[in-house]
Amino acid sequence: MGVKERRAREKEQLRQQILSAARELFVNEGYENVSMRKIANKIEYSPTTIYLYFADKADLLDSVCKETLLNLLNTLEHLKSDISDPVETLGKSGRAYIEFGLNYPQDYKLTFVIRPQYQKGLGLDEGSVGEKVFDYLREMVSECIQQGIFHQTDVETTSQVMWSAVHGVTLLLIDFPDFPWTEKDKLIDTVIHTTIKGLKA
Amino acid sequence: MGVKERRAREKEQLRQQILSAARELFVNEGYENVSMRKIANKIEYSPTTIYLYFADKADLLDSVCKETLLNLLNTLEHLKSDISDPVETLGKSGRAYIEFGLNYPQDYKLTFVIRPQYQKGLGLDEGSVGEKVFDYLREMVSECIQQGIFHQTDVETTSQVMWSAVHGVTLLLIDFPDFPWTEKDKLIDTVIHTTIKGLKA
DNA sequence: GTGTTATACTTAACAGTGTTAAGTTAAATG
DNA sequence: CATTTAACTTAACACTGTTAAGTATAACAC
Repeated sequence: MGVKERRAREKEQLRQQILSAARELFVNEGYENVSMRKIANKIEYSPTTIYLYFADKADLLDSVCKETLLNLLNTLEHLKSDISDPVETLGKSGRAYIEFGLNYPQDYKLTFVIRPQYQKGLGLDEGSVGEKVFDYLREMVSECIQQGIFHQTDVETTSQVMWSAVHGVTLLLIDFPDFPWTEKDKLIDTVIHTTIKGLKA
Repeated sequence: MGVKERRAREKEQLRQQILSAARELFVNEGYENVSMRKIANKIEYSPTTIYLYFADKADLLDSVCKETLLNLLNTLEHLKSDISDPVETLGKSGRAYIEFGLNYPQDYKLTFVIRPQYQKGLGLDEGSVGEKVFDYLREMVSECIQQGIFHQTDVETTSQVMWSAVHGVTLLLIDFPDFPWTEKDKLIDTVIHTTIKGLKA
């Protein structure tokens, strides 16, 4: 009875093929400039085949973004090691978040800007990968509060402030590359340190 | 010789008509979901007429965004009155900026997110309205630094940090309306106060 | 091994898109 | 009144996302 399993494996393989073709095109040419036909051409299948694996173009985007969030989460999890200095860890996490966005600017925009436009149901639902990323942030912040380093006792608000700061600078740097920014690393560091300092007791 | 002037006036009138029809549709239905034909229908002209007034759809978006930036600038200029307490003014300006974004979320996104995607030449060029908005921010910050309230002496970096914070929270609130945000006003205030506190000497 | 069913995929089509080239109408000029 | 010029429209091109119907092939039951 290995037939069904082999078939399922083959199906999954093609699904992944579609997904990675889509990601590559989305990233290189922009979501709006990628047609289902282009994706189909790339994988050498007819356009309609894609619809056997994904509901529509937005669903394809959705799946690509889910992967991106998993990558982001993975990147962040690697930093969680030392709880001794939670502020340092929070700062490093913030930097890692921003750098993730700058290393994969198109993926970041797809996930945090383009997708919300097409998927009103956001994708930060309970149990989602997006929620896990924010949970990670909550944990970091919670540690800082528990150790009495932060003056605010509200984990939620504090986390959201932190997210605002890193999200803001990431998007600005991506969207306005020609703006006369301060030296990039300096700006990033200042954003993080300013926010953390502002949160301290 | 008033003929030419009347003609010019009529042309300008139609240009404005197209522009406001475009804005209304962009805002209500989203840039991607608005076709040139829809705009044309609304103003009861043929689709190609639009091309006599605007180079293409992106140019139309560009013009709409310029108006938005003018509105934003105007909103901010009204707060510049009292220089006695520059930190207070900066805080109020930050709040006004965020509230502008939340009051006209679609306009804000068009200007600061959608447009950069289509117009690689950004629109914060020298002499542009966008630059004037940032100049306003620079002035506020500069005042705070000159009075020795802020510890950083770098106006640029400090302004950019401020911009990151307000831009970040604005976009997050717009893009993820279903996220379990802290009470909105509290979040906004905390973002502003945290950033300002972090910048203080 | 043959007939049947289910699976995977494709072809053709619909209604729509941004944009251009060519054509038309009406107004202003000489 | 004739001619030029400006404003606008019609028709078309090559493309879009998506659906319905059709086709081949592989797996199954007997």
